[in-house]
Amino acid sequence: MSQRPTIYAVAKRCGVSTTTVSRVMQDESFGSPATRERVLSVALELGWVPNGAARGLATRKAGIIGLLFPDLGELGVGEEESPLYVDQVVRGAERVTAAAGQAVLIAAVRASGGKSLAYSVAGKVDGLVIMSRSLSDKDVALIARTVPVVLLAHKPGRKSFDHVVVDNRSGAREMTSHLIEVHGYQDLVYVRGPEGSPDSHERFLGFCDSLEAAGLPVPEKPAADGGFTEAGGKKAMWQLLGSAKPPRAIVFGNDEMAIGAMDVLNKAKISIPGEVAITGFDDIAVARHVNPSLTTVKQPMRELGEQAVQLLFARLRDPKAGTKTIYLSTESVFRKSCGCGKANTNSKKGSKND
Amino acid sequence: MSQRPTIYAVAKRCGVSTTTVSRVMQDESFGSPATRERVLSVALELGWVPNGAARGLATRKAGIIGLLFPDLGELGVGEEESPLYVDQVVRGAERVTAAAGQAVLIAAVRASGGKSLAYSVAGKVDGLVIMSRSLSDKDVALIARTVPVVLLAHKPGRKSFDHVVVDNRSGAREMTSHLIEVHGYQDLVYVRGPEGSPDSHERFLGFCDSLEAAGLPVPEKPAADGGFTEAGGKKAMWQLLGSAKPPRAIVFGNDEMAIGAMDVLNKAKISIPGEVAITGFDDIAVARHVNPSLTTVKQPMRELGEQAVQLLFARLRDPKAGTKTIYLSTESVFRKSCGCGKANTNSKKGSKND
DNA sequence: TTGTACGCGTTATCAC
DNA sequence: GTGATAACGCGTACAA
Repeated sequence: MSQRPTIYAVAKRCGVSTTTVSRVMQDESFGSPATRERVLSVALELGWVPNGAARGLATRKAGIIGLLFPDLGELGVGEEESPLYVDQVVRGAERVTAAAGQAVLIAAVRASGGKSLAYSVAGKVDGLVIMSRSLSDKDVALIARTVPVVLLAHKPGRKSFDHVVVDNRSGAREMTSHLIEVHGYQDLVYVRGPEGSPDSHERFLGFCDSLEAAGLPVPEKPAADGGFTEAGGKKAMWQLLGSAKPPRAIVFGNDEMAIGAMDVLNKAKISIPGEVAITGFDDIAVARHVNPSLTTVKQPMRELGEQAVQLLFARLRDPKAGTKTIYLSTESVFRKSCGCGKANTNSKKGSKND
Repeated sequence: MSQRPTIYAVAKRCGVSTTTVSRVMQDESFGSPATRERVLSVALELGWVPNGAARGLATRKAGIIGLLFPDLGELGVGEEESPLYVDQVVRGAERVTAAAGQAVLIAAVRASGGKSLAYSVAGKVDGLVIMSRSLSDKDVALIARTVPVVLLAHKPGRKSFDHVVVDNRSGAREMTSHLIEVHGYQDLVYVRGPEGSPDSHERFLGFCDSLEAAGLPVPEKPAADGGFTEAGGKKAMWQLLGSAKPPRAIVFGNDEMAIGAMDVLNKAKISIPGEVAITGFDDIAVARHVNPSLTTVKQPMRELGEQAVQLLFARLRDPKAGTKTIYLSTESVFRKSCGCGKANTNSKKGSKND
């Protein structure tokens, strides 16, 4: 660490007190223009920047928001694709935080040593946004005693936390209803993600909602397990094709699985959506480019990050306020894999066609 | 800010001094097991986490690395796709930093107020990784007086900085040579990105290198300007199609433009690569999924972030060492748009086929 | 409008 | 192995 100049050096060189320097750096309009000018130019000359640690210690505010996310790369998920949504959340969070003049500290929580890192981060920030699957419920509760915490995409089980969640159930419900009402499919199945995924479960419930509303038989459980991966989607597809009567439409719990399945169908020369209609969930970047383009449910990832930070700011402003849960709705994106063409065959509010 | 417990509270409750508490938190093996146990459990009980600011002030180390990147979202580039490489760099940086027990602070530098934010960040970190196009050269020089800086993907003009750069020129050269030598194309053009983009220029130079080496006529400037966007790529393609003799192969400065062009060709029923071969640059996620799959040059974005942080750590360890420049090489990815099929028609070292 | 002096919570330097 | 105490650099009452 090189000898960075301090506020004392600047004050001395300016012939003013540290107080003056300090204030000039904070208030846009403080002191006589002459003093201001002088302080600012000396600071620049010396290359002085207020020390964040000292400032943080004095004000008891770090000016930093922390964002904890799971290190999905380690789970063996597809190299680049899957963890992508995390990036969008990060972007959203950064955006709002920067607008408030703060900075974002990010940390992937890994299986190894992730816990200690989380605590280290907790000591450096004013508040924490914790994404689903980063930390165990227990650790979340522990950390929440130390710094204000907002949970992201967690299942809003505990009312003791601020939450931002995506309404997975409604999203799946809307998509399933589209398949039933617009395209007239009667024989639909749902392919789920990994065991214990709350997201996958919620989507299944939405799927069932629609079947029930349409008077169709409601299954007790998903037709297959694709583990949220492309490979898993292929496997699930093979399994479905091998069954007595393959379904007319398949609602996949996410896009990766849907894309894997489409690959299988394309290779088997089974027409999509002619013989089997396919829908995904997430609207990852490639969904638009696969053939046929994938009808899916778009999650507002960026907004998720934005709202989480805003919720966190609100909490910092008023630590004693009651906890809030913000629900963000999804947006159905109708492309070709469900049977929609270029024309917009649906006019539901909040849906989109491209 | 709720009343967080301090080290005093913990020390008192344990019946030891703050020194002991402090040491237990740092050394994995300090003091008698009994004391350790006691301190740790009391810390947990009280929900105490060492205050980062105070710690930073005392040690003169923040334990935080800063990463500055341009806010491309504001440039009006395609919604989600383009800034994607930033995310990869962030991931790489986070990875290495976390491995060293540090955290990463990220900040998008926006046109408005970006500068002051950059200085604020500088005060909070031990060192800074600054991505190309985030800050003006002048601001970089200024900030570099305050904290150690590593430049990422900047043109390594100034020898006074540590750099990590991608060897764009070699990448373009290798790709162009592939088109000439393996596929035998004689009539090639290059489509550039926005005015003044050093990346685009380097790639053009590599393109020219190959032409010259093959004894083909070397153009003075790129055949068209696609501005690095999909729309720009379409426009450039129309322009090329309108010319007297459309080229046999087109080397695009990036993938977006290539994809835009492919769209035009597909709609015009012009066969790729039968009539026109296409290559891109970057290997964005969708490159693999377009039809035909796009042959392109992959940039090691993640590694870029990793190396930058490692370089920064080295600099922090030894502030007086000479500056270093790390060159990372690209990797050609041969898919179908250049004429390669499933079989690997090329055996160059460091290339890849999928 | 400007300056003095104390406190923020931790680590490091001594002494025991 | 453990404890007292002085920094660390800044913000901010309070005083002038």
